[in-house]
This record gives sequence, structure tokens and C-alpha cells, in this order.
Amino acid sequence: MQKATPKPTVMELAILRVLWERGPSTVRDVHEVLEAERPTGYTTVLKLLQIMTVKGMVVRNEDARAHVYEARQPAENTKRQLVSDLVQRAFSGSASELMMHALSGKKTSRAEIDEIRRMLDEHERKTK
Amino acid sequence: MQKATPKPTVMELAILRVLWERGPSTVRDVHEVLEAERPTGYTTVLKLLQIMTVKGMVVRNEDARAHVYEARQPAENTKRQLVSDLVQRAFSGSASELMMHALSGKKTSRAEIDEIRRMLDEHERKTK
DNA sequence: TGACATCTACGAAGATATTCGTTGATACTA
DNA sequence: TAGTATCAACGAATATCTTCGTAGATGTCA
Repeated sequence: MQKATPKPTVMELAILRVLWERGPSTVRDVHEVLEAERPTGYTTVLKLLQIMTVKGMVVRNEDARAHVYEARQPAENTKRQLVSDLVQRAFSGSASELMMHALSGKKTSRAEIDEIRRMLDEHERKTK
Repeated sequence: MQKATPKPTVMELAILRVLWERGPSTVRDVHEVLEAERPTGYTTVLKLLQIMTVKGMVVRNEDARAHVYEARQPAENTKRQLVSDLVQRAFSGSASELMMHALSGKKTSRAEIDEIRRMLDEHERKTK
């Protein structure tokens, strides 16, 4: 059994997002993306990635001079964990309440609503 | 225009949850609830509530010796903010992706799924 | 009144997260 | 080869969050 990776912090999640989108990336790659969103030092990203390596959230390939980092958990796992955590801490475990507040937030497109309906059907079909 | 209240921390959210459920409460009230979930010092709760008062997350009525605290923002606002924050940071703004991971988490009851469908209809009706 | 309980205020310690400067190694290029 | 760019490593400063001990005020009650 694999040791559970701890819940990512704000910055760690920002980095994971980049790794999920781009796949295996160097510090430079990650830094360039984050820098575009918000001023971020190169060594700050490096340090975070080193810490995340120790925590086991990412794995590092050191073959090249510029090490290549990769998320260790698939995005799905971590995302599920994050949602479940929020549902517990803010919504007493109620998925519908979560959904309600998600909808009331910014306007959700018709297409997106249909997509959600489709997922509900799918989910129900699977667990029948 | 009202100053935006900052996003609550983990402990602050735990306290807000109690205030939302119980309504205006004393430190003792809040402490008793939290203590039941997890060992928590009385002065820890007090300190948090004092800090939250300064931050403007709660308001304090000092008429009685035991001050009475109350959440300043309605639960809905804060919850919406929390969801929207997570959707942005983890799901690039996609509500349907959020929903997908919420469903894949713990098993969601048939009743809850129906409830979500009902909300979708409702939401669509309103914004038509 | 005296002993004890309850309460706020405050400061500081401890834990965790974030940021960045500096150093030394290695690679590139003129 | 000399100069410059790029990189990892590391430590430390800073910021933020959490916890709690202590002190002093006030209330309770025998």
C-alpha cells in the first residue's frame, strides 16, 4: 500500500496544475507558466519542487542537467481528495450542497449544465 | 461597499461552521462543539474568535460578560466563495469537472443525485 | 468575605508555508 | 580558454496559522 500524499498547499497545487497540464517539466517550464500568472522567483519554484519531491508528491528524473519533475499521483486522485476535503469541512459531506453553491457562483453555461446532467446519468448507470 | 472578508483558514472555517449551525454563540459554546470533534483548548478558540473579530469575519456582542459571537457573512456567501476558489485553483473554472470529482469521491446516494438534478432544473429555470 | 469558577486579554512559542539570496557546479559560446 | 548563462542545493528570513500559559477582572456561593 502506498503512503498517502498529504494535501497540497496553495503553491503546491499551482505547481501540480502545471505538471498535470504540461506533463513532465523542468523547473524552468513550471516557472515560466507561474510567472505569467503572478511574479514568482525561479528559486522559489525550485525549492517548492524539492520539497514536493521529499514529500513524495512529485518524482524527479535527474538524467538531464535540468531535472524533470512529474506529478506522482494522477490528477484525478488529488482532485478528488481536494473536493472531498472541502465537502467535509464546509458542507458536512453533502455533495448536493456543494453543487448548489457551485452553481450560484459564477454563471454556468447551458452546455456545462447539460454536461453535468450527462455525468449524473452516467454515474447512476454505473452504480445501479 | 463592504470590505471583502478574507478566505477563512482551516480552524476559522471549523468555527464558522459552528456559528452557522448554532447561531450566535459564546466561546464556551463553540469550544464544546469543537472539543467533541477534536481536543481543542478553550483559549485557542477564544484567540481565534478574537482574531476573526479583527478580521471582520465575526461580530461580537459584549453586553454579557461572556461575549457572544456571530458570523458576519451569511453561510451562503462564504461557502460560495470557498467553492469558487477551489474551482478556480484546481479545476480551471469548470463546474462540471468539480461535479465529476465530487461524485467519484464517496458514494452519493440516489436521493442526493435526484436533489442535484432538481437543483439543475431550478437553476436553469431561473436563468432562462 | 473568602474560595472558587468563568471569562477576556495578551504575548509568545511552535508549526507550517513561502520567498529568495548566495554558492558552486556545469554547460555553452565567442 | 575566458566569459557568460543555466542549473541545483541550501540555508535563512519572512509570513501565516495554531496553540496555549498566565494574568487580571468579574461573577457565584457557602
